Amino acid sequence: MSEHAIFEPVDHDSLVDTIVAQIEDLIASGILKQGHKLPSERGLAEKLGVSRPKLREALQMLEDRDLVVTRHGEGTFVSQLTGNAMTPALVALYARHGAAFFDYLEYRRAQEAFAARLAAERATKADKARIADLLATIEQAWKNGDGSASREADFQLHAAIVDASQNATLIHIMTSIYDMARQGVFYNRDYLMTIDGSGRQLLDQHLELGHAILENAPDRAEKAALDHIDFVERSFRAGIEQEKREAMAQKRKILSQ
Amino acid sequence: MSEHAIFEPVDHDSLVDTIVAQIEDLIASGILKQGHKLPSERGLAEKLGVSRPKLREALQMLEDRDLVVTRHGEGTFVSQLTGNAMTPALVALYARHGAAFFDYLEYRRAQEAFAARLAAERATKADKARIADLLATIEQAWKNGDGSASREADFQLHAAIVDASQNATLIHIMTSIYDMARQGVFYNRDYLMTIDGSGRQLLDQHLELGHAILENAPDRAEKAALDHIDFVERSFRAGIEQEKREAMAQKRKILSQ
DNA sequence: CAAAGTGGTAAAGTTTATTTACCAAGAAAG
DNA sequence: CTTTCTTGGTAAATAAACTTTACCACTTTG
Repeated sequence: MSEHAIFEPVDHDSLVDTIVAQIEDLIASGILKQGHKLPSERGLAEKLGVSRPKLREALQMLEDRDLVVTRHGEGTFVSQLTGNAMTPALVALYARHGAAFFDYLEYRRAQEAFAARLAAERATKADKARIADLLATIEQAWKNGDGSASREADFQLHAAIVDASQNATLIHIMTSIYDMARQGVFYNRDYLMTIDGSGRQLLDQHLELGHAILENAPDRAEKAALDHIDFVERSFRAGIEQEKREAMAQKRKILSQ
Repeated sequence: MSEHAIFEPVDHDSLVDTIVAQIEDLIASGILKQGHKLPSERGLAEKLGVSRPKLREALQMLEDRDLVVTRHGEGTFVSQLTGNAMTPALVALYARHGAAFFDYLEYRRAQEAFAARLAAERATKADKARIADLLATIEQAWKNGDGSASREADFQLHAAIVDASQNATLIHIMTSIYDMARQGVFYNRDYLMTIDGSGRQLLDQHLELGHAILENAPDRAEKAALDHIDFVERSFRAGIEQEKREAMAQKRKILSQ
């Protein structure tokens, strides 16, 4: 090896490059999430220990890379990061074909089990506090018979579990899927009531999943996640059968009048 | 987590820090070996793409850390890096006590097998070219009956194999041991001739070891290294026995005159 | 012994980064 | 709806970091 090959030009980053790298790391690792508002330029420059003009250069680069968006007089925000996990065409397909929905459940089943296992292994104290709070919220909402609050806490619990997995890719993809689920893209949550009118089973499943994670039990957490998704699948199959029966009965009623 | 904890002061290295890090990496990885003369300051500054004053600052830091030494009018050299693998007192002990020598062989046996295995897995094309050259040199030296050249190529082959292991710690430690072996610190190489007068077995062992590495055969390389060290051990035991017999015969001759 | 190559030192110039000041847009408060 | 405050946006002056240039002293080579 010639000596020239041993010594390469020094790769000395400019201050701007270093700032960009640091902020990108926060985004890539999922610590800075989409929509998050960054501190003001003056505040952030102070926190980073750099000058405001240089911070602005870095933010400009990040904006050019579609990672942040700045609005005059409002602030700087982390951009919409997750492309939708599925294209609109695929979402429409799901709406048209019930069988596709079960493919989605199969995928989610694997992902949720994976996330539950990782969460049980890796959850931080902050993660656990958040999960414990959400379990309490879910239980209270159930006692209050507040379906809306219960549903929202349900989504938040799953989001908290995925966050606790500490796996950025999983977090990004599942966040997109949860956002779509929240908007009712996949299914009507009322189906859950088909075989669990009181919602007690759903509550127990969430509590078991949460406690398994709080108690660092990966195998138990994985099983709880799988049981939960299997329950959701059974509920939906029953819901779809019930709707078919009701549709047939309605048609018969029309014909007999 | 408070936002202040999310954003930490930017860790922006100075140019000097970056130069120091790059040269330290070369030393730590074994690419720059002790005693190696670096390019002139003017040449190195050009290769690194930095100014000479800044390079000098970096070299001063490296000298403060005892990694390089500069001599006015002569150049800059990588410092003596490996403390001797053994203290002078231990070396003297080896010289006094033959049994300790076999401890050394036992240690070397394990290290050489490890190195041979890694080398068979990791050798670069340059490593292989170097090893192939040395095998040819060893064979030619044997054919020429040139014991001195054969001995030197022997050391170089073992050094090349350890380099090919790409393990910096192994390289550093074994380099120190080979340097001592070269200086006859451990044993008299003539012992090798006790059961291998023509040196043919030694040659075959070196060729087998080298070819195993060139052909990416880790198990074969490891076995060849072990066989080689075992042969060396047998030779030395035989050599010691022969010396004892000759010493006794000499004493008998004196007494019978 | 002289020339060339090396390390050693320092001043002037350039580039990068910081500090300071001010303008404009939008949100919040009254 | 107006005023105030907070934010982003722009720019000039200053300081720090780095480069360029020049020269001195020591060692090696021819």
